[in-house]
Amino acid sequence: MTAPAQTSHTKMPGKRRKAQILQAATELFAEMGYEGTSLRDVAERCGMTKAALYYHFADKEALLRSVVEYRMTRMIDLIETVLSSVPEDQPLERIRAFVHASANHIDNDRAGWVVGSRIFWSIEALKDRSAVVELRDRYEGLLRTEIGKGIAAGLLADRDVGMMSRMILSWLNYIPRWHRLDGPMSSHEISDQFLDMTLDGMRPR
Amino acid sequence: MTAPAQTSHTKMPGKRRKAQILQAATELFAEMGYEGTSLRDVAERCGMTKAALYYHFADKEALLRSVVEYRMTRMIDLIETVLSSVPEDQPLERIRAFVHASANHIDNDRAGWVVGSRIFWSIEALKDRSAVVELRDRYEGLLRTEIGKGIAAGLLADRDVGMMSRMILSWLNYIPRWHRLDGPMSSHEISDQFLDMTLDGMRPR
DNA sequence: CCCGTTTCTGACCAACCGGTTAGTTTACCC
DNA sequence: GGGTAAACTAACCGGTTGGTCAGAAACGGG
Repeated sequence: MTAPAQTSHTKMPGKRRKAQILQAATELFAEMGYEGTSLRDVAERCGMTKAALYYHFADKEALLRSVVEYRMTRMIDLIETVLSSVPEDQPLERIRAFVHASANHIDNDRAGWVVGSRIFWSIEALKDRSAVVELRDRYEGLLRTEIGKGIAAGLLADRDVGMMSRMILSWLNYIPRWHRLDGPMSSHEISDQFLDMTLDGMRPR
Repeated sequence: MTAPAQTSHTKMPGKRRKAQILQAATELFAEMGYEGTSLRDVAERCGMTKAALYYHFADKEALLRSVVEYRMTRMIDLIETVLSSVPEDQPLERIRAFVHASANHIDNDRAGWVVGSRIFWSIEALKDRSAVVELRDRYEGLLRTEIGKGIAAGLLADRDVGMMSRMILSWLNYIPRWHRLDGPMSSHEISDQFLDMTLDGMRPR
C-alpha cells in the first residue's frame, strides 16, 4: 500500500533502478507471497517492462535472493554499529541493544522482515540459499555470542545457548504476526517487555 | 514424501474421499506453498481428476479453509480432552498440558501445523477467514484462561495476559522452523525446556 | 432389475506464468 | 556530434493455472 514510486519517464542509472526494483519486489512478495507475485506486477510497479527486469536480475529466484541479502546485510551492519557503542563487558545490555535494533527494523521495514524471515524460508524448492544462510548465521551469531558471555559472567543461568537464542528470536519473529503498526505500542516497546519477561520469567520473583 | 495413498480404482464414499483430499492437500500446501500447489497435483496424489475435486470443494480457497478448519478442530478437541484430566486449580500444570498437547501435535502432524500456522495466515488475499479466526481465538483462549488463573492464584507475575500467551505461542510456532523430526529431541521435550525457561527466566534464580 | 443419486471423467477455456530474442532508445564520453 | 555502452521495449514462446461443463460410470434402495 505504498506509493508507486515511479519518479520519471526516462531511464535510470543501474544502481537506483536496482534499488527501486528491490523495494517493489519486497513489498509485493510480502503482500502476495513469492509464487503469488508475478514479475509483471513487479515491473508494472516500477513503471517498466517485465523484460527489463531480466537486464538487472537473472531470474525470479535471483530477485528473491537479492531482496533478502540486501535487507539482511543492512540489518547486520546496523546491529554491529549499535553494538559497537555498548561496552563489551555488559552482555545483557548488548542483548538488549540487539533486540531493540531488530525491533526497530521490524517497524521500519516490515515488508522486508516478512520476506526475509517468513517467505524466504518457506520456499522449499529454492536453490542456493547459501549466501542467505551465511548472513542468518552471522545475525544469530551476534546474539549467541552475547548470551555465551552472559552465562560466563554469571549474569544468565547455565542453560543451552541455542535454546536461549531461539526463544528470543521466536518472539521477535512473531511480532509482525499480531502487532499492528498503527497500534498504541511500537515494536521497540514490545521487544523491551518481552526481553524483561524472558530474563525474569513469568513466575513472581 | 508420503505414500500415494490410492487404495482402490473404484469410487469412494464422500466422507473418506474428502479426508483423503484434505490429507493430500495438507502435505502439498506444506511442501510447495499455497500458490505453489496446483489442484492437478492434489488430484493426482488422490488418484483422481482435478474436475472431481470441484465436486467436493467449491474452489481452491475453500479447500485451504477446510484443511485448516479440520486440523484446528481436531487439535482443540484433543487439548480440551487433555485439559479435562488436569485439576482446575492447578493452572501451571494445565498450561504445561496445553503446551505438551500442542507440541505432540507438531510432531504428529507437522504438515498440518505448517499450513495452519504459517501458510494460512500469510495469504493476504484470502477471503472469509472468519471460521478459522474463531477457532484460533478458541485455541488461544484456552491458554489465556489458564494464565489468568495463574496470575489470580499468585503463581504467575502480574503481567499482561496477552503478552504472556503470545510469548508461549511464538516459540511453539517457531519449533518447526529449526527442529528436525529425526533429531535427538522430540518437540515434547523441547516444549518442556522452553516452558521451564519461560517460567523461571534466563537469569539465575 | 431398474432408477435416482452420488461420484467422477475428458475435453475444454481464457488468463496468466517465467523466460527469450531481436531490435530500439537514451545517456554519456571524447 | 558521432559513437558506444547501458537501459529498455514489443512481441512472442510453450507451458501451466484455476475453473467449467456435459455426460458417463458406479452405487444403493426399492
